Amino acid sequence: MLQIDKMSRQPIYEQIFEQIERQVLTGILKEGDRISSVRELSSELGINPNTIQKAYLELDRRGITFSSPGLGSFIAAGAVDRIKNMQKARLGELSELLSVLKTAGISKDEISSVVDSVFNKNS
Amino acid sequence: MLQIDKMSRQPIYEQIFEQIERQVLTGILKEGDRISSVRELSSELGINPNTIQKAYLELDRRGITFSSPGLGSFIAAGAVDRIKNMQKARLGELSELLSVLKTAGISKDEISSVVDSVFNKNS
Amino acid sequence: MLQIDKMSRQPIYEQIFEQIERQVLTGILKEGDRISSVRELSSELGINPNTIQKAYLELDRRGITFSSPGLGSFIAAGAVDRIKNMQKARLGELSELLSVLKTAGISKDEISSVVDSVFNKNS
Amino acid sequence: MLQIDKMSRQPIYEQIFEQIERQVLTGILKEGDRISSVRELSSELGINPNTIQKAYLELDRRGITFSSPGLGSFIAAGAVDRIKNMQKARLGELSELLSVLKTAGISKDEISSVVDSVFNKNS
DNA sequence: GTGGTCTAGACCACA
DNA sequence: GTGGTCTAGACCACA
Repeated sequence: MLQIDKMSRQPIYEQIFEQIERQVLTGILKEGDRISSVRELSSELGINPNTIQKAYLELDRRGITFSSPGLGSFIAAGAVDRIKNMQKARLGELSELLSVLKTAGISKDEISSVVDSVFNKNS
Repeated sequence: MLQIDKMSRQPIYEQIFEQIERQVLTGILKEGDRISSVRELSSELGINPNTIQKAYLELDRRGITFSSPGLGSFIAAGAVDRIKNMQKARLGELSELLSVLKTAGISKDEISSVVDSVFNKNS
Repeated sequence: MLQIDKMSRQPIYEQIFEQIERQVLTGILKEGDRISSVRELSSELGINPNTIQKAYLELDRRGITFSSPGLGSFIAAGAVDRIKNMQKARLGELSELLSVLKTAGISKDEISSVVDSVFNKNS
Repeated sequence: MLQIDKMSRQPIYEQIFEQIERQVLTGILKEGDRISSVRELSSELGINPNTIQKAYLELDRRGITFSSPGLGSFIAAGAVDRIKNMQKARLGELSELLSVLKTAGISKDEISSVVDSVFNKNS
């Protein structure tokens, strides 16, 4: 079940998109699994079907799901790897963010302690 | 002089806003300095004056500049500290980004090498 | 036995239809041969019987098969010629595709080498 | 001006999309040119703005155009090359089509005369 | 004015 | 039933 915040500045279709990606990544959804149909999710969440479809189209486009009219939408083979690869591309953001924090006067030690806390917790 | 990328997904007023902030932070603009008027910057950059105005209003709102009708806009006293404090608030983004990268299979060593490269370069 | 790709953008009924046509053309299916019943093929392929039915109706409509209620569906006399004639009609697609490739900067020599490779191989 | 066939089996947004691509390829639209706004084209063609936007989104996604809210949509730098490269990918279709025509009993000479007629005409 | 997002609801081909 | 396309029209941030 997805959590949608209609008041968020982040578009609803992006929220749906990201949460399904996260469920694939965490194993809640596995390759081959069928995800809710456009209509099902629409009535569950109280969101217009077009908005759901926009999220599903983006998932299809990225090769995370594939859709068969009449059958539904399914998690594609290799979806997990594809998501991970796209997320690795975010390594560039890290340098940029670190530069900002350095300029703001945050010490390397403070950064390191954040890195430690993220990489040493069990999850 | 500012560099505006009209093709960017980032709103133009945000680009203007951030670049002026950066110039304050790096000392190009000092407290008390006068910045270009809305009309000057508008014709220099070929950008709609309303867009410049929006960026300037946001700078005023955050206490980075103050405007005197008829005289222009000036960098406020304490602007540098105010900017640094707001940027420190971005420390929260770091944890979130690190979690994503960890999930994507990036090792703590890889992260550490990025941290080192940012904190050991002279700039 | 037919190979169905449920992920394909091509409708399943078209895949069934085309593969049976190909089997007629290559002699795997001969005039007078009985093809699997709708129910047999449906359970073999794990495909909705309505979808099989739609493919079979189209084969009947084009005079490639004929169906006798209670007996099954059979390859019609003259099926091979009928298929060949319909495929000749695709000669028009060739001009269109060649125009696109020409505009894309592909040389006549490159085209000719593809033509050679197709027409000189044994199959 | 675009020619839309509402009765066509090809989706309207694809017709719009392809015709704009063709205009870029033939030089009617040049890099940096502004194309009609969503609303303009919508009222010119009598097509719903959402349908126009879907075509424009696809153009953006392929890097053929870029859109700036408030300014409009423009032909991107390198658009022509990008279109040509995507069309070169259609070379694979050529082999497939030629195989079909060969099987249908069309001679290599007939194919060659079509190739000649396309590559020797001035356009 | 301009593109981006969203709702409400229709119709279609396909399964 | 299911996804795909389309219409009609609203509201928003941005320029």
